Amino acid sequence: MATELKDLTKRSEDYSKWYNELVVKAELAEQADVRGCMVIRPYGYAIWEKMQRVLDDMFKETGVQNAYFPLLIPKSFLSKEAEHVEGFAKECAVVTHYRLKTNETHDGVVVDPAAKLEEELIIRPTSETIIWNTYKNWIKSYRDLPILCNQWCNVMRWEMRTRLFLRTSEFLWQEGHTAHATREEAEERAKQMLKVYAKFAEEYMAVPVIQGVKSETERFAGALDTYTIEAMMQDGKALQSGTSHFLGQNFGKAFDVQFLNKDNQVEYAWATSWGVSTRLMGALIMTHSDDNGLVLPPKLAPLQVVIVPIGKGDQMAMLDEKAKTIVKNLKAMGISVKYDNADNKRPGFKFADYELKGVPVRLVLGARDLEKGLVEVMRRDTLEKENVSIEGIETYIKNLLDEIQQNIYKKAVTYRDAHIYECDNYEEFKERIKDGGFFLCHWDGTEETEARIKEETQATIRCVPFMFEQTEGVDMVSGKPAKARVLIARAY
RNA sequence: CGGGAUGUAGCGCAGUUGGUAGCGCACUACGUUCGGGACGUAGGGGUCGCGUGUUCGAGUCACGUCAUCCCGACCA
Repeated sequence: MATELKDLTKRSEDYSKWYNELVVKAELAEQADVRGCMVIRPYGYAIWEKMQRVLDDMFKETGVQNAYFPLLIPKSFLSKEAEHVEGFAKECAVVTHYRLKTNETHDGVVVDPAAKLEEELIIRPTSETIIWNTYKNWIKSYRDLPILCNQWCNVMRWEMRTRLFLRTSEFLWQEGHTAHATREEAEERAKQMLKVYAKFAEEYMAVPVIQGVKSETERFAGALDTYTIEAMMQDGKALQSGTSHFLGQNFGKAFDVQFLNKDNQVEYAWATSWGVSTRLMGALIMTHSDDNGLVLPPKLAPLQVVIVPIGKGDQMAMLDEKAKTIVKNLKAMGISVKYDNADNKRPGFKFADYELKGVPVRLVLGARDLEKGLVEVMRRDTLEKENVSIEGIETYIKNLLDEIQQNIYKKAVTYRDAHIYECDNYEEFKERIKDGGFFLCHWDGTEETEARIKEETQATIRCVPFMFEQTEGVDMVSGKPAKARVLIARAY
């Protein structure tokens, strides 16, 4: 498939459009014919699978096990936790019937009114309710705790407005749900999982994140505390990339999950939940991509190295032979590599296409260079080309992949840090927020101030960040005393 | 759910005062090419979103309807 790169270059003018085109052209995903839903194409799914594998291992290292709970949730479950239902009621898809029948004119189907469900079923928007309804049966004693379950699944939230990967009606995610005997243990777990997410984002996705805790209004429905990682996209907007919630005893009480503690006292179980979704794909794309297309971190790239031969008829056999050796050696080192000797596409086309897809390293195996024992190596992050001796090329590539991984992370950190500002003047803030960026501002802690900022600037309090030293000051909006600076930004 | 726009080939679009459907890319075949998105020749592909109406005649006009996209509000 040929693609016009020129279409991708005007991202400062219309970042959303650029993002959308990139996702489609790089063959990651596309809009489904179903409202608000997305088709993830094989290349995009391969990246998601890599993410899953890494995250899954990281979870397991902390003692978490995978399980699976039903897609459909009885309506009554959702109403058991007051705040929770408040938060999700507006965006639930509801199953009301279980059968269709052919219509009177026999050219279509209609819902069979006789098949109406006694109690409607909700397609899960998140699984706290059905999982805690199950935990009720599992938990009798402190000896049954903790329970540390995770599930990889799809969820559905009937969003008004959707965007590929960032917000689709159906999305893939993992949701962890833990039950604990003590408040301390649950709080510790919520923070621990946030750290896992932050580590994954930074070490694997090469996306720097700011960890923090959400304000009350931005909290997950039913949580006592919501911890978040916030990443900055190249247009200066924030993307909430993962959340971990301390749920207190809210769900324990709502679903009557009681146990006998060590002191033989009846107590409600303490809960956490935490999740990351295919939205991470959006973070990956919007953090690193450039005008030539995707830039993937080597640790998550489905294809790390591509080899393109250039030669005429009789030279090809020799190039094929040489490539075979390199491919074999790279694979032995655990590096994924493709030798693309398809003769129905010209080299120039292949170069552009693999750049669009973000393959970290490209080798050009040319008959001309090969005589000198050289091969051209191009790194996707800087687009720099270098002629390297074919002897020991495998080690060179391995080191280069590591360097690319580090370089794109550093680049993202530099970009982000250059766009974080301290600001103490609201008028100034209102002007500067238009250009994006993260603002560290004193906040008096009131909902009124928060609402006013949102109303007047479309920016929200992303979190109270952990990584910056907190100083007391004066709220820039209300002039009232403030305990700390919070992170404010426009967000996806 | 409010405001705006758009539905014509897989994608992007043109289609004049109503007169029988067109361009670019992609696709298929053959040939020449192949060191940064090749070119030539020949092809295939459309009930113009759907419905009703006006008319001798509707992609074009009217009314209705459905869908999608963008901007808000809501959200991972």
